[in-house]
Formats: sequence, C-alpha cells, structure tokens
Amino acid sequence: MTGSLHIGHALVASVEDAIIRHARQSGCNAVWLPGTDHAGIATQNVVERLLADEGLTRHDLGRERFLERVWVFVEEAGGIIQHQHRRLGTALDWDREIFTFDEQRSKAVREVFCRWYEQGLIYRGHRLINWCPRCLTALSDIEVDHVDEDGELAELRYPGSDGSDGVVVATTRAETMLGDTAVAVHPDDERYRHLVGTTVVLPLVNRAIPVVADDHVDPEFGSGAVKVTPAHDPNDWEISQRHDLPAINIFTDDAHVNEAGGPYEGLDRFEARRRVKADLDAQGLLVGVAPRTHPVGHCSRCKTIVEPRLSDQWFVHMTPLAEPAIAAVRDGRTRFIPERNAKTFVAWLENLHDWCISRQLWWGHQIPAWYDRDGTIHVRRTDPTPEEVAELGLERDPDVLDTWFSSQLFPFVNLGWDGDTTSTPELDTWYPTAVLETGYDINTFWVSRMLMAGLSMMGEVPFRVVYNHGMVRDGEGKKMSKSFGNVIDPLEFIDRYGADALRFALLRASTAGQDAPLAEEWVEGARRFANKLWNAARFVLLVAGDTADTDGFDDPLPPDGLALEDRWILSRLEDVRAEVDQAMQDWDLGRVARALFHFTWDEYCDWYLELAKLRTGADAATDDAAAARWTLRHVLDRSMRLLHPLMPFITEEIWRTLDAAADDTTIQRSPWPAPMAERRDPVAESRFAAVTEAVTELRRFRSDHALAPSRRIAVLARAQPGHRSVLEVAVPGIRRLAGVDDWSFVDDVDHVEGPLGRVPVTGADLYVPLAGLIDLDEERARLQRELERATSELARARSKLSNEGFVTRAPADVVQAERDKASDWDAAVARIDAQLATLARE
RNA sequence: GGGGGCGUAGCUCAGCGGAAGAGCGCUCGCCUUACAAGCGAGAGGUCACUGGUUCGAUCCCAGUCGCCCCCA
Repeated sequence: MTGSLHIGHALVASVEDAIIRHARQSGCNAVWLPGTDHAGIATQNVVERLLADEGLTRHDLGRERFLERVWVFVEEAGGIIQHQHRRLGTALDWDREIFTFDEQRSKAVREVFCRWYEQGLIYRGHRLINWCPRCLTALSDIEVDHVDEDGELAELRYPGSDGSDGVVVATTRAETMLGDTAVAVHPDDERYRHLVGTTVVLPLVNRAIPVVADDHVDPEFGSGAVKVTPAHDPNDWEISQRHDLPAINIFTDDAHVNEAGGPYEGLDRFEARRRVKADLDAQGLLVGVAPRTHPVGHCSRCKTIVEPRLSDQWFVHMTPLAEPAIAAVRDGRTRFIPERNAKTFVAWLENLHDWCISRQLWWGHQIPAWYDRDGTIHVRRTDPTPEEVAELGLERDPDVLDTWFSSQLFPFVNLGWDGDTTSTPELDTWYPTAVLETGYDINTFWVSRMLMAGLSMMGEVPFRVVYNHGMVRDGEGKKMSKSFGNVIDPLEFIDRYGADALRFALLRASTAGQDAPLAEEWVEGARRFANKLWNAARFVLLVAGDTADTDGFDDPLPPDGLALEDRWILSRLEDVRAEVDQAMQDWDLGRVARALFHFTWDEYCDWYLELAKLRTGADAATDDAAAARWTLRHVLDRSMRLLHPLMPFITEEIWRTLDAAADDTTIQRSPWPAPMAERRDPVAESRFAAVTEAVTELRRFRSDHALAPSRRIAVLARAQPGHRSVLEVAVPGIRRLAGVDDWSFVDDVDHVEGPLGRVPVTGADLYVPLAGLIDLDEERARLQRELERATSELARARSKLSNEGFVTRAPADVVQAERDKASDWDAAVARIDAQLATLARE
C-alpha cells in the first residue's frame, strides 16, 4: 500500500510469472491471484505524518474524518505497485484482484473472527504484550526485531527491611526498578536461602518487596538474585503469575514515567534510566556497572525500541490451530521447497505463543465486539441496532485487527469465500491451490497463518507446495540496503536493460532457498542474451522468412533429407526440453535458465546457425536448403516457447514475427513443447561431436600458432576405417568453420614433402602442411608439453587399473571407461612421438 | 542458548561418489556478410582444514576453523 516495487518484488514476480506462464502453456487452468492488504500500521503512519505536516493529529480529526483521509491516500497511492508489476510483464489475473478491505473480504474477516470467538479460539486477556511507544499500539511477537545493542549491566543493592545488607540484583534497565514487586532467587541457592520469605526495601520508592524462590532463576547470572518487574518484562510476568505478585505499570503509553514513578514522573525512559542510576549511586546503592551487549526488541515498522506493556488485548489461542498445520506439513499435504524449510517451520509452530491480534489503530478491521454496561462482551456478525445500543449501553471496542489477520484468509477469500458463500466454482476449481511462492522470511508471518486459517475454515490446506526463493543480494553477496548504497532499483533497470533482462538475470541466479546475488553486470549479460536471441531471429527471418517453402510453421513433421546437423540440433532440442521439464518439476528455475542459455547461444547460434549459412545461400541445393530452413524455424520456435516463462516480451515478439498465423493469438497460448522421443538421435549427436571436435582442434591449432583467419590452411585427413564417411559429409562445414581452403583424404602421409602439423581427433589424424606457416621450434616445444601431459595421464590410468580392488569391485562400465582412457592416452603418446618425428625430418 | 545455511577459478555461484563447471572479469587473435551488446582461442582451482568410510571422496560421516541467517 505504501511501498513501491523493489528488487525483492521483482524476484517474486519473476519466479511466480515463470511458474504461471509455464503452467498455462502446459494446458493447465491456472490462475494467479493478485491481492493487496491494507498495511495497517504502515499506512496509518504515513497518513499521520502527512497530517503532522499540517500541524494536525488524527485525534484532531476524529476517527471518521481520519479514515476518510486514509482512503484518499489509498486511492492515490494504492495502485502504484500494481502498475509497476505490469512493467515486469506479470501475467496476473488482474480482474480477480482483491483488497483486504473490500466489502466481501471485510465480511470474511468478521466471520472468521466470530467463528473463532465462538469456538473459544479468540479471547480477550490482560497480558504483557509488545508495545510500540511511537506507533502507540500493541504488536505481535513476530513484529518485533531483536537486535544486539551495547548497554550497561548495573548492579543495584536492595537493603533488607531489617537493616541487613539485603541483596544485589543486576539489570540493563535500571529504571524498571521503580516497578519492582519482588526479588527472586533460585530455591537451591544456598547464598540466599535465608532471605526467602523476608522482604527488602526498594530504594528510591521505599517499598518493601518480598524475596521469593523460583526455579526459573539462573543462579549463574549476575549475583544470582533477580529483580522482578512484572509489568515490564515477560519473564518477570511469568514469575509474578506463579507467586501471585502485583504488577505495577510505571510508564505512560509513550514510554514516559507515570505517577507510579514518584519523583521520576514525566521523564523519558532513557533519561529515567540515567537518573535512577545516578541517584542510586549517590546513595551508595549502585554496586557496579559493566558494559554489556544485550538483545533489544525494536518495532519492525518504525524501529523504535518496544516496551513490554501490560494491557487488555485480543488474542488467538494458537495451539489448536497450530496442531493441524504441523500435521499437514509432517504428512506432506503441504510440502516445502527446499524441504529443509519445513523443519524450521514446524519447530516454529510448535513453540508459538498466543497471537495478539488487536491494534490500537483506526485503519483496519474494527473488532466486532461491544461492551455493555456490565462489561459483558458481545461479539456480533452484524452491528447492533440503535435500540440495542441504547438498551444495553453498548460501546464498541475501538481497536482494529492485525493486518495479517485478514491477509491470512487470502487463499480462500480470493476465490469467493465470505462465510455465507462457502462454495463457488472458483473454490471448487482451485482450492487447495497448487503453490504458494514467497521468500523464506515470510514463512512465519504469512504462510503459517494462511495454513492455519485454511485448515480451520476450509478443512484443507490452502496450498500443496510452498516454494521459497531467497533474498536478492548485491553482486558481492551482501544484503542490499540503503545505507550501503547498493540497492538496485528494478524500475531503473527495466528502463535501461529491459524487463526480460532483469527477469532472466534474477532467475538465472536463483536456487530454491538460497539467496540470489544480482549485480548490474549480470543484468547487462542478460540483455546481451536477449540481444543475441533477437539477432538470431533476424538471421532466421532473413534466410527462412517466407513460409512458402515449408509446410507451415507448426508442422512437427520435418521434411525429408535432414542433414547431420539438423538431426543433431533436433536431438539436442529434445534433450534440453527434457532437462527443462525436469527442472520445472523440481522448481529449479535457475537450472531452466542456464540450460536454455547454453542451448540457444552455444549450440543453436554458435554451431547450428553458422552451419546453416552454408546451406541457405544462393547456390544451395533446394532440398537441403528446405531442410535447413525448416529446422532453423522449428528450433527457434520451440526455444521461444521454452524460454517464454522467463522472458515473456522478446519471446512473444520473435514468435509472432516468425509465425504469420500468430497474429490473432499469443505465445502464452502456444502449447508447451511435448516430448518427442523419436527426435533423440544419439548417433547424430556422437557423429556431430566428431565434427565439432575437428573444428575445435583445428581452431586451437590455428590459435596456438597465431594464424589469423585470413591465413587459410590445407588439411590432409587420414581417417581410420569407418570414420571417413562420418567426416566426409561434414567437410564443407568444417572447412568453413575452421578456415580450411583445401581438404583431401589421404591413406598415409609418408610421401608428403615437408613438415606437417598433426591434429589428432577421434577416428582421424588431420595433417596441416606447415611450410611457411609457423615457427618449427615453438611447435616442437608445444608437442613436448603435450607429450608430458599424455604420459602422466597414461600413468594415472594404468595405476588405477593395476589396483586389484578397483578392477574387481568397481562397476564394469567404470572399469571399461578407465581402460578406454588408458588406451586413448597410450595412442596419444604414440601419435605425439610420431608427430615429433615428422617435424624432425623437415 | 536452540535451529539452519554457506566455505569450489580474481568475483558471484552451479555441480555433489568415478578424468573439476558457468556467468562476469582477465590474456591473446579477429570488423568471418544475424549480432564488436559480437566471433575464435587461452590462462586461472592440493573443490576451507584434519581425520574416517570406500577400490576410489570436491561430493558421504565426524571434528576444527571462518562467515551468514532465523529463533530465544
């Protein structure tokens, strides 16, 4: 409500959009539900600040007029983040968007409150809660952030009522002594046993307080005696309940000392701390002061130090709700990705305290409870009539509900549930939902409550899977924060690099549950990828733009006469399709991104397109050119469909350009590529590997000898039996890609004049006449280095094979692989020797 | 104090029992007619340390050290 799109939202949106687009392409009736919560504390804070600029407080306006102001703000600011999400390309079901404060959702909130109240799950209690003295409201436990801070541990002496020395207690919050109502020691602590049951005098306020024995006191901490301030410390509150001690509240709601603090009344809590210590010191009762780091709770909204405070609040009794949720996670009705998060989640659910749901705010769902003259509580689904109000003297509880109380209902109120309506086509179709995607930091806040509320109201889990992404960090793995100045603004990056680039960079770096680093360079790299795709598409359009010579773009049947590289790239497409499917199933979008990046760039562009250039030129054979064009288009089309969930914009654009029939549809509705096992062609893959090997080895040879592309070379190929035909079909391609002018097959090179460079590849030796081409001494040195490596690898393999245990106990295929390696290296040694001999003869 | 994660190439991270991978960065050579936002080649790693299991460990187990989260 008050926020704008930050990089964390961008990751959420990228992941969820990828999932939903994939699901839709796969033919699922998928829905992606947008919703906004009313962000109670945050929104009220913002509007109160606006009012403060006008010199007003909400109390000047009164509740009704204040809420009118909030609504004005909401109307203005509320839509910003939705609009920003559209820039990322999110295919949300916008017409199903809901707001926690709209009529139906408000009705549902009230219904759930009433049901839980009737079931005894909601109660009003006088308890110690977390209070924000700035927001002036209660907070739940998880809205408090604990941060270690440097402070002072002060040791205070409380003299005995009988004039004895009394006890020394230690505290980091000396000012709370004004509210002490006891001193506690451990029952087994010999040092204090004689004091239990006596009283000591509380200095400054001169109140006699008892010394009690309690098991929970840690005798090792400080002096072993602790002061007990029931109204301002959770542990002390527990002690007070066990020993029936009074609780004295010493603070006003904005954390100033109240009348209970006597002379300190009116002081801010930190000033009071200084003064109390100084005054005790003056009386010789400040025994010692030592620096100490201790955890301090802060309001997660405004960072003010929270104050434990005793007050009347509404609570949800958690155990009965948590138990079914724990069971659902344990028996797998809801699964976590990564799985380990389930453990943390369950452990957290098992140790829940009751949830404080009332907030002393105006912006929120007002609690539907009225108090009559006798103080009896009336919880109502509908407001009481004016007659009832008059008759019973009803007054409504002014507090509102925690925002999470309403957002926990999302999974079913989005689908139409409001208590009266409990069955809709949407609920029947989509509840339980398939997946809830969120950062792991939200599991306790939101996921847990949705799970509990869903089980309680619907009797079934709200989602089958909780997919947790990590936090976005900067390129150095550091947390992004404004104070570090390393924050990436997604909107700025979309402007500069495009939404697809931002999405791809985020997804490529993401692994379930692990944090995702993001630096500008990664986004830049992703843009280069998008650019690569665009240029590849331009080329495909250039050589295969008109569809006249194909049977239509979508025809899965390739024409006759596919070349080796056609069969290879089609086979590889099928491989990568399978890998992407598996990765999608594993919720591993990083793997999807990497697999497609590699396939489209390193295989399709760098190899297939380069080879296709030869076959689609003016002098190309018609049938062969048709096969190449069909394959170019087919693979590009399938690649676009596979990439679409990650990069919606460019894939849509390319896909539409390619397919004339696409004018009236969208790639979002194009079928997800189905398995085509018959396209798997291991023979083509292995034969093509021979081609790439030959090209790569020749290129390396050139590079090693600093031969510019303009220096053409000749190759004499001596193929082993059966391998000549493999290379033969690929000769034109090899020549083009490796810069070879003359290529001939030979039976041997014994009679060839002059020194020859030898480029060994699988199944053949390629000889390059070196005269006038290179420095022969350098070549000898290079060969020596190679010989050393081959010799050492051979030794390694042989020693492994001479290990009796390895040969007899390792799997047969592993042993065989090792034997093959040994014989390969053995052959390599022989070849290099021969090559050195060839060089020697000049 | 309890729970969890992470230490792999200069940086950020994949891999997780059988010859160490990617992106970026770096070096060298290229304007090869889709792309210099590009193409080709290359350097760079006792996979934190110490033990154990195994024929074999970056991968499994135990411990140590170092970073980081969450909860109390």
